[in-house]
Amino acid sequence: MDFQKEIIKLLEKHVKNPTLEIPPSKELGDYAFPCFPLAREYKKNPIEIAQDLHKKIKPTKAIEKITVNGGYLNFFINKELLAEEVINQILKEKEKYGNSHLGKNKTIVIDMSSPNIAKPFGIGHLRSTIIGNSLSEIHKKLGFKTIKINYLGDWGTQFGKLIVGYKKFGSATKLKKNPIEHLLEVYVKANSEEYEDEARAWFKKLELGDKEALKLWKFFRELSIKEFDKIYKILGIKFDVNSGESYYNNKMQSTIKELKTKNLLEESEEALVVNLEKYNLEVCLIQKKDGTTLYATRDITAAIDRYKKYKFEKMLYEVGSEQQLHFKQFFKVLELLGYKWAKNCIHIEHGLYLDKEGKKFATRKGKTVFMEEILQETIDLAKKTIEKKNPKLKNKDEIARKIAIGAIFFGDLKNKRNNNIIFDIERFLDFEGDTGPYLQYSYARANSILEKVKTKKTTFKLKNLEEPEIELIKKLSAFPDIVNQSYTHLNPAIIANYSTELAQNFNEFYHKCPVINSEYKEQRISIVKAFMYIIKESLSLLGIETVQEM
RNA sequence: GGGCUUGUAGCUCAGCUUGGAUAGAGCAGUAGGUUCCUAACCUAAAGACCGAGGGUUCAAAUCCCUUCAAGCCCGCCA
Repeated sequence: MDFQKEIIKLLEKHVKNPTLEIPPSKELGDYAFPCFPLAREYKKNPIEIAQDLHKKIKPTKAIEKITVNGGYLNFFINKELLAEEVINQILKEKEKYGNSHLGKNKTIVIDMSSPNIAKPFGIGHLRSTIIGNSLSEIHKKLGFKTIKINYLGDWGTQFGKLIVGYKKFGSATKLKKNPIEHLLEVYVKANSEEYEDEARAWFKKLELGDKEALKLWKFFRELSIKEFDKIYKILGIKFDVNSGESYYNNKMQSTIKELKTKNLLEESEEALVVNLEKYNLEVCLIQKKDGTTLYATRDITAAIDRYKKYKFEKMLYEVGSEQQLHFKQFFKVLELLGYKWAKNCIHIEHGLYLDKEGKKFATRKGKTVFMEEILQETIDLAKKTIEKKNPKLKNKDEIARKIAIGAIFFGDLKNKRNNNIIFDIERFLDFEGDTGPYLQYSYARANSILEKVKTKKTTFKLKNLEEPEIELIKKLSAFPDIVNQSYTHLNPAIIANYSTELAQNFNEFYHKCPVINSEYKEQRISIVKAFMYIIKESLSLLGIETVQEM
């Protein structure tokens, strides 16, 4: 039973294309039809129109009551009917509630995380990882096949700098002990004008396959990947493809050739560029004057290769908004090359994490925050909180990890993507209110009820519902629509905000509607169960794990 | 100078796509709640001229124009 459709059907007999709204407060009704737009057409005031409609439209089994309030026609639905249908459907479909076949046989490629080799795993890459992962989960729920690609920044002039730095200032023992920190240290030292020419020369050697350069590069790359894997393990994130810019090194000449054949390339200040000035996109640099390539070249090559491989419906690049121009440029170049699928490449931008002064973090200056330290600090605090609140809990370490990760993921995903976020460790460490742990706690509470009472019933009649129960059930019924919205807008925050509201509804229910010692025990258990499926599924769409106890 | 993003309560944010009734949360602060399923919780009151100014409309936080402020980007980095 779709109540909204039912109301629209009733209205359609009298009005063309009616659209419904949700009234601002539940006392006013469950759905409302504003009559103001009809006023001009009918040359009547909206209140009269509403009164006329009210006389013509009679309540049904599903629509219990219809009232007029100013220019609005307000509809009250049959709550028990809604409750019964929603609860029984959720209990039948379980975590599959809200699934669809929208994406059947369609592939979505997600370019995400993509940290730079030999640099610390930055906070910006954390955002990319979290958002990209959630977008993948949302698409999967709607039936898409998703391919998460971790596209490492493992090629480019920076490796020339790194090699110079390591040869001049490096130490094998320091490297072994603390690889990323040491690589960062030598990189910072070499990152000055003094060594620029030398660095470029080394990168050129690398592109040409010089043995020494390749050996060092490989070594740095492996060390970095090992460090990154530690972080991904804590985050609980896996990729479908581990790739990197270096993978396209031997394919780039063919891209350049293709650009030449299609007459897109021109020489400018000894470099090769695609001029995009008539699209207001400046120029896109393809080859430097020393003959080496740039990241636009590599991204174009990678996109073409990925389309060949995956025939994707869409390719999402989860990368910070500071790279917007770059993406606009190389999408345009793909379009100019004649690739129709270029319009299906989407830059999912996110804002920056800024430092406390509201400035961009810069690795150059060396004031880097190390991701592992942040994660560990959050986990430690979660554990301390557990010791205080629930000292007898088993598996404290694993639960502390899940809580800490939940706090970090949720803290990121509840924000609109393009906002900048001031990086403040205190904010990550807050486990109260609108946070991941609040949601996990709600789940654990629900679970604890179920552990104390069992029921064999699988379908339920729901009677004499109280206000908090109705509100909770209405919220549960909104879940499929929420998933669709977050898909349409490519925005996990919609699910994050929904999760908070859902948990708030549950906690109110929890306080006002006792389950175990109640004559409505059976039906309330069914509500608790349904809540658990949906909150767990919501969190899982955000990449957050639930815990049975905390 | 050009392009993009942001500006809503003391603080952090949602709502803007698709205009609609009293602008929603969380934190902090105030007043309450635990012989009862986990108080990482709940309840109540308080807190907002939605950056400013104009316009469109029966109706604007939401659409359009102007303006101010902050952030990011603008050729050989990624």
